[in-house]
Amino acid sequence: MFAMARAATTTDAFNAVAEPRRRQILDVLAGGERPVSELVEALGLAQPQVSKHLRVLREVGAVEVRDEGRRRLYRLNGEALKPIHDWVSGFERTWTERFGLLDGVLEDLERQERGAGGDDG
Amino acid sequence: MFAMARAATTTDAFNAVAEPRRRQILDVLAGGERPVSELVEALGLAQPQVSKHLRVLREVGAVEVRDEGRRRLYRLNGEALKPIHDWVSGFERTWTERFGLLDGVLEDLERQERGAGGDDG
DNA sequence: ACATCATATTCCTATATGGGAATGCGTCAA
DNA sequence: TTGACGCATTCCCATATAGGAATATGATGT
Repeated sequence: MFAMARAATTTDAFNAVAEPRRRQILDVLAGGERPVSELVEALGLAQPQVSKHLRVLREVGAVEVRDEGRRRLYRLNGEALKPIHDWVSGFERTWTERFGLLDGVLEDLERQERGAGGDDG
Repeated sequence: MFAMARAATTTDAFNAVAEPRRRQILDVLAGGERPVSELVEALGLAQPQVSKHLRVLREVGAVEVRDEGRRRLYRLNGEALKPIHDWVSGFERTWTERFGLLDGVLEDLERQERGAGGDDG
């Protein structure tokens, strides 16, 4: 009954930013509050699609809205991206040369332990 | 003719890690090289699905393989995640208190400029 | 050659999008 | 009130998965 082809995009920030356009929107909003029309212009996308992307970003908390007359001003809420930052940061050492060397050593050790008699406690 | 419902998952790291299971795989591999069987056990997922996820991760360069007898040892290649780290890092200031304050000021300034006579250049 | 283990691939299916087009709706100007 | 403007929502459709099941491929042991 349940197939769940893919986690709903609205589920978490990871999925939300998997879409290039949405990242682009956040990039623009990093420059400050913007009405939808400006985002439409900046992205060169149709207005409805932009609104739809904004909705997804809103649902994961990456953006917030404020009504101003007939316009809606969107602004970034970067904190919603923190989980992503926290997660990838855990891998930062692997591409940082200095730590990369250390990791090499650690992995060698680990390999030896798993290979030899590494079934302690 | 072209609908392109969503960028192919194999396109970039962002899409690859949008899937929780794949993040989990990378987390396990962060502990060192592992044969598929161990990943299957660690994830509690069927073997074919794990192999499929590994394929995606391979295609974006997040993991590399090494044949050892009838087993295939996968290892992490964190460098493929650097683009993600670079991108989110650009937003780090927005949730870091110290910078958050500064951003507030900058945004106020920006709002004023755009509000007043900001159509120069 | 044959059985078995470890993985990868293929087929099938329900579901989740993303864009395009049309439409709904609240706000502001006359 | 009427009309235009700014945005959100809905309908439609092609496409991309993710998982389940079955099968193919490769290496190892006897």
